[in-house]
Amino acid sequence: MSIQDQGCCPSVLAAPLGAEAADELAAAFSALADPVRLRLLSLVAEAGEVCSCDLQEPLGKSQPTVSHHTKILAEAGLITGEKRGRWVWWSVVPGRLDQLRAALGG
Amino acid sequence: MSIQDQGCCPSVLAAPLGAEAADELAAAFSALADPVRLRLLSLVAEAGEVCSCDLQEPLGKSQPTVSHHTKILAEAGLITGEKRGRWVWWSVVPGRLDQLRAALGG
DNA sequence: CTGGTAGATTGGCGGCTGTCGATGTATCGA
DNA sequence: TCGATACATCGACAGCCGCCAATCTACCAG
Repeated sequence: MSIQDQGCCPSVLAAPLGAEAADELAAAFSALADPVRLRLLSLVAEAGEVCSCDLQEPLGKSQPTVSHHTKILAEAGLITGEKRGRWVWWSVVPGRLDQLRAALGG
Repeated sequence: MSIQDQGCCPSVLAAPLGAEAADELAAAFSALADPVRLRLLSLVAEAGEVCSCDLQEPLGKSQPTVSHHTKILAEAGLITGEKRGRWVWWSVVPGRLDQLRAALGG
């Protein structure tokens, strides 16, 4: 309805969607626009916590590729990594997916 | 193209997400992974029905570019176009966005 | 200190994507 | 029939993306 809505909850159903909000949403959806990242996200979501070494095999990708995808998901705010010793433990960021769900009209 | 032969509701939160479902979802999110398409979608959603000619100016893109984006959104099942005379009227496909929302953990 | 392991970074390759000008196709008014 | 309009398609360009081998950094065990 009004321009103010874009401050809080930019929604695809509220026009005109500001260029700024559109850029940010597009960046978030770009992180989800890859089958490997979606499967990676599902693995992290189900396990609660996973280290990168346990992602490599189920994804069937090389170590640099897995690292590349975890980085993109982390930069999109979808997962977060905590380093413990030699391992990085990944977990989903609570609320971030809900945020994107809301942008689709929830 | 069978969209959801995957049973009911492939979700990012249910691992392991099948390769097939991951491809399908990634394709859908790819359609949303562009700021121009998000703004286009918001314009269609608010207006209920818009012809391509009325999208060109608010988007600030050329006619071929607008046509390109409407095609991608249509192929993703997000909008549908009906030709009336010289014009094509676009409207959002009801339920498709809800389907994607559900995939994010609704 | 040395060797081994987890993960990030770099560099390069092939393919995909957004963009627009030019052109093709369908429709309508005169 | 002729010209104008709305839209799709084509061709080409620049930029981005996914991928892996090689390399670098950080950490731990002995």
